[in-house]
Amino acid sequence: MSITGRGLHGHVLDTLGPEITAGAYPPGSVLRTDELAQRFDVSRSVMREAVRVLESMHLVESRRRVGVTVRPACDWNVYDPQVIRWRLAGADRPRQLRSLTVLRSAVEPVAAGLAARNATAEQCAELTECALGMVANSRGGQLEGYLFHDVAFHRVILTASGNDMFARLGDVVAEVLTGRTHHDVMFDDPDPAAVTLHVQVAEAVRERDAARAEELTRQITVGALQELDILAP
Amino acid sequence: MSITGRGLHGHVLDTLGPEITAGAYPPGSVLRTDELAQRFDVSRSVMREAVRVLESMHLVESRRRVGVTVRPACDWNVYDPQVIRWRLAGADRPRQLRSLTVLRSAVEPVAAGLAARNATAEQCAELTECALGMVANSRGGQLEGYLFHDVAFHRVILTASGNDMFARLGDVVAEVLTGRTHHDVMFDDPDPAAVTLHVQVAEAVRERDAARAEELTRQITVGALQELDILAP
DNA sequence: CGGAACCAAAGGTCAGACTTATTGGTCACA
DNA sequence: TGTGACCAATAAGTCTGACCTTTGGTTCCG
Repeated sequence: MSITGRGLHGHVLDTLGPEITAGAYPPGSVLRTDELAQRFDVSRSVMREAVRVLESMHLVESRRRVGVTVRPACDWNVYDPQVIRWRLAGADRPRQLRSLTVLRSAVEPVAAGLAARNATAEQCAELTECALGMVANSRGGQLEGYLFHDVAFHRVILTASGNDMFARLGDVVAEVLTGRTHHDVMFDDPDPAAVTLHVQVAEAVRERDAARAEELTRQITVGALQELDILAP
Repeated sequence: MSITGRGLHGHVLDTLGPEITAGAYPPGSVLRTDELAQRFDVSRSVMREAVRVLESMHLVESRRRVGVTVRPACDWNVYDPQVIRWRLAGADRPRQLRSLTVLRSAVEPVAAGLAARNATAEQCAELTECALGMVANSRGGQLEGYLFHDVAFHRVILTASGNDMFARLGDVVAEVLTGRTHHDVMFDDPDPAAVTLHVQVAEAVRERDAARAEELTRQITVGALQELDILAP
């Protein structure tokens, strides 16, 4: 699952990261490197490497004579995929899912509009293929198959936008969609209207109709917001 | 400037990070921890900590018997403020500035809409104050004063949205605005139309008019896109 | 009561030895 | 000749223990 699994310091992070992001230590709490090393039964070197990573994520701050202090949530690098995974695994998963869905609702329509202008012929083909895959898996409880194509679809859109900041949100969207299917609101079969919208977006991109691609994607994200009871009156 | 200045490993990062993000090492290049430690005249422990940080940013991957391999740009954590700073300092600064501005154009209007619904009375006051500050500094080449209030304005909007993912983009917007003023396109005085739009956004938020706040902010971001010759026909 | 000197605590750095996984080559066997 | 198993070289991973540096608190003196 997590890439940090490599090495001892990764194991430490797999425990300490979720603890911090879950709010187990209030902001300002002080941890001592030696104590942590003892707790996880690793050497100080390994513990220091773990602390450095947490520090680069702005989860903690290390200062001489003081120790490793936990930073308030507003300082965290909430776009770090690792941090996102930790937060999604924690108690405030619903809240995190809402934040990410709102982000999606802002980014994806614009990305779709750009994709309509920049997508290669190959990407257009991929998009159509994904949309067809969604249609094929939209009935009879084939949730996994549907999810697979749904994730691929949105990844292609974000990549085809040609904006590297958008492209990097592919993982985020994947997490949101996967989370929705596996844990949260997801009825037996996906909303037929959503399926149709995806097909139409693929169509609009293929026909280079940026305005239509953007508007249709906006409708998709509105649906996603409604699923989470995030109203937009 | 950079927070990594603390410690020896920070100094290593200040050199190695920009090198990698500038593309000095093609993807797949292999670096050896020992050689790097020798080059920077630091111990292996310090070098390892630096590598761990680069690894957490997905700039490199460390594997046994192989070394530290540089990852392709598409893998980088481009939302890490540190990575953003490094890329903005490098050769493809214009490209990075465009990416970020497009991201702004997607996020800020939605954030403004949310701010109109969620902003506290205090935040509304701050917003108005910032807008007035922009007006006061909009003539006579008071670029620094204008920039200060401009940055503050957008930070308040993003924070007041109530979405922590949006709030975290405050630093990004600050970098973009600062970069625009100090290095790139910026005429003697800011566009009067933009100044007016900011005042109107503050007004709309104060009056809880989400749709208007969103639309006005969209006009602001369109202006930002046009400044960088990113057309939207 | 205030400031300067002192001290201890905690992280920062270093050097060296040892461990372990991975890779690429070699050699034997089919 | 091809293919499998084995082995050795390699570079990261880990641990230990020593020493340095900064800094917050305490104490003592004016």
